[in-house]
Amino acid sequence: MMLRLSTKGQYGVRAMYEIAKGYPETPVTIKEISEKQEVSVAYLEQILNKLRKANLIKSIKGPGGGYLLNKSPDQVSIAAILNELEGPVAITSCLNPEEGCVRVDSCVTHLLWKALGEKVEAFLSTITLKTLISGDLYKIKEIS
Amino acid sequence: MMLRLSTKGQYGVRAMYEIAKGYPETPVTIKEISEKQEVSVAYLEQILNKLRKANLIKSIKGPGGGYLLNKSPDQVSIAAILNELEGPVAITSCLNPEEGCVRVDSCVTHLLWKALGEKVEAFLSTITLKTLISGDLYKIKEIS
DNA sequence: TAAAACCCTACCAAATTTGTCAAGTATTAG
DNA sequence: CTAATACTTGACAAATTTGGTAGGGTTTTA
Repeated sequence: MMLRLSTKGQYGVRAMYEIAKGYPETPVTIKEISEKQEVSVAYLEQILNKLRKANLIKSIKGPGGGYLLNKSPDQVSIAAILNELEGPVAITSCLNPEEGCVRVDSCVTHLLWKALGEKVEAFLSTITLKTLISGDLYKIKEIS
Repeated sequence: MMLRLSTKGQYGVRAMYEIAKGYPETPVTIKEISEKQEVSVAYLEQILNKLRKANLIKSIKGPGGGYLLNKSPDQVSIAAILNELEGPVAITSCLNPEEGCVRVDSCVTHLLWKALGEKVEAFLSTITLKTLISGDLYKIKEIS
């Protein structure tokens, strides 16, 4: 199966969707997210931890606490979420900024994978949590 | 790293590029591909076997033999090659035709991943082996 | 007839994914 | 002030996928 997204990325977006629904004031607990999205609490903890460190969400401890979005839903793109959870889009490992490519010049396909990655990134940048909440996904074909 | 392509897919495209350069008459041996693209003969055998069974290439045995493209380079898209080696583009496993989705209706992100997959597929369908051979990759931004 | 070249099936090691588990720390309602 | 709520952290492990290797074929033709 070509170009799969890991569950971490998938669950992360769905978790952010639940948190976004509480914006701007109602904290959403991990337990609620777990029940609505059918993902284990322990696994969600790992995911939300990363997103919190990236300042996409903040957490409130104690009774009545939970997670809150740091920005409004229309300012949080899917690309931003996935970037934190899975790193940058990089179709091949030689396009990973951390690794680099040893045969850029001789590689006939380098430009191709680069272009594909950029296309994906651009697309995911146009979709935000607000798009998901408002149910405007069916408009996607027009958007792009 | 988000949305990585496996080496099978990457090597497959590069192998097809070498074979395409021999079109229409000059068979290209595995050994030649192996040397030019720096991929082991044994691994290439697996990859080319799949592509042959998919009728993208044909093989000629015996001395002087090798692999030949079945269609002209401008009729072989990157999408077609990757489809054989990696299966269909399916960002999530529930979009894999073989598995299916149990929560399509309730899943807020289903449409999103579907749209992304379609975008990728459409893009890769516009690029062919001829695009690679002719060095027109720098034109990609205009194409799409 | 032997060398060239493809064909096929197992098998395996390493990396990644997909989580679980256990033991914290911080906050606040009452 | 204390108990319940809720987040925080790090270690670890099973399962899957990736990225191959090995070794034996078979077919063709110079």
